[in-house]
Amino acid sequence: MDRQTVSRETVIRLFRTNARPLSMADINRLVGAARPGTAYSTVFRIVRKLEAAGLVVRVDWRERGSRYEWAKLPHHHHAVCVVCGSVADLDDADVGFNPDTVLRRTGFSVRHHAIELEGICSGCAASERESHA
Amino acid sequence: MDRQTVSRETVIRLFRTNARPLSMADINRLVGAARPGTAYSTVFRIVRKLEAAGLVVRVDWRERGSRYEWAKLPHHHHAVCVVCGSVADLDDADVGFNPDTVLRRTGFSVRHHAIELEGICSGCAASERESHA
DNA sequence: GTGTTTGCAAATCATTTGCAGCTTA
DNA sequence: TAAGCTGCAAATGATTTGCAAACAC
Repeated sequence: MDRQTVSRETVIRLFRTNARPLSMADINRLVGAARPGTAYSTVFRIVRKLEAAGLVVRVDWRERGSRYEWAKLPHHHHAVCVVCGSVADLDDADVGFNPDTVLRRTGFSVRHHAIELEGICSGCAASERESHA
Repeated sequence: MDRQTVSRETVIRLFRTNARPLSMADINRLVGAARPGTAYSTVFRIVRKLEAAGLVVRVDWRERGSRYEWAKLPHHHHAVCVVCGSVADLDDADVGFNPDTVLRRTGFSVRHHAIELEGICSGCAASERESHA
């Protein structure tokens, strides 16, 4: 069904080599750098297909808009630093999340869950402490 | 600064009487029912002002788009049932979230956090068990 | 060949804004 | 009166689609 085209391989390579969530515009820009002349609609349709195929997952960031990342990364959540913009990956245990807890306490059976954190990374926190000293 | 107008009061009343997160379109439709002829831009600007004033908060739902709800509700998260569409409110303890855990385990200092769950509510789970019996 | 994919332009859809007239304090 | 609203229409910006030509299998 899906054909192996240069554009498709280019997009897949991008996801594989880029650990950070990418916006559609990011992807388009990166593809454009590798293959000038590639249409936005082409990139859009490829990403949409990859998402439908489950190879890529979409994450929604409040202000920063929706982004996409390679689905083969282990399940995790994002902690975005409002100071330096870095993104840390956290797993369920890091945030304390447990679907069984939810089920036991509320009766709700969790199928999917998304946790997005915004705050200050340890590096920036250290810098702040220094400057205040 | 902000003036008390009929449109503004109408929107505020909507938020106060509607516990569910509302999309801009929802709000516009409801305001339109109460006050035919109200412009979408008017509703939009009122909601934007309420958000800026901290009276209303925005929540982002993957597919369903961004929504708004009355900010005076206690801090909570949403569990959307994929079967019946109902929305349950969960607090941090229900999902196990604790900012201190995050800080201790990762060094990340959480300022804001959003948790969105998708799954099956207890009611629908019960119905499913029945129909399979 | 036959069914997909691509580039281009144009349609959508949700948000936002400019502006002149109306309203609230 | 003066600063804020409002309605209307139009600008944005992000997605999404139609279509004929190009391409993969």
